[in-house]
Amino acid sequence: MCGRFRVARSKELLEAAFSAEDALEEIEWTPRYNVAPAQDILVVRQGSLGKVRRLSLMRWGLIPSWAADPSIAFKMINARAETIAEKTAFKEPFRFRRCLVPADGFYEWRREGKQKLPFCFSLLDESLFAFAGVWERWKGPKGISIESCSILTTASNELMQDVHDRMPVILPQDAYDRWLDPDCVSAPDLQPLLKPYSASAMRRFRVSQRVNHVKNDDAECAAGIDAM
DNA sequence: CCAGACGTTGTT
DNA sequence: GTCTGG
DNA sequence: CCAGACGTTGTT
DNA sequence: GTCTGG
Repeated sequence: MCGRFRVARSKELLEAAFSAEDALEEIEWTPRYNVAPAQDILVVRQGSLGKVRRLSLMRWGLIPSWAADPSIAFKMINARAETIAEKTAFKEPFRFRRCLVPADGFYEWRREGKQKLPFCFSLLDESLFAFAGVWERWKGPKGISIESCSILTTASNELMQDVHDRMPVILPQDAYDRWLDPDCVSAPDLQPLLKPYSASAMRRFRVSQRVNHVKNDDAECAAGIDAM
């Protein structure tokens, strides 16, 4: 699965990499090394008109539009790619509200007794990539409106197997257009994009247990340590 | 028709 | 809101 | 995901 | 054990 990740890049760099604009120039963003559920994260969406891509901040953990209160989001940080087209909470977001979630690494833990040992997974060249995401808008009382999102998961590849049997869906660049196209509403056209990323294009390394604590959000979280 | 669920992961 | 179960 | 809290009443 | 907060 995916419950913590890294986006250690500036907003300007993300805008350039995804040809996405923060149209209103109102997003405040600093490079992040330890992003956790319920926090605001950057996503890339695309409109029908002119296919313009925009950068937005939204809460990680999807709140279905019909939810009585936002607490359900704690269980909705991921969506299974295999069933996303059928599940009530994700069906509509999957058809009509897909997004990219920029990242440059993610963390997974291996339990050893009482210890939780974190690994960082990234691309071989440490380049930027994108998780497949879906989003939703929730309207609460008093005119409160919250946009939130989930990151899709799939079976893990060989590199991850002994840490976890699930991994986030990483989209290759040539899949961005179709995933973001609001005019594509066909599950059979989309589902093939949702497969485990090539293990040979990724690397993994142990990181400090500092990353376990959400409040630690600095480069040290992503620094490799020798232990395997 | 109404009532009730609607989710994932990991662990047992 | 929408779907499933009864 | 992990860490940390997890309760009520009445009084100040 | 289970839920919430980050």
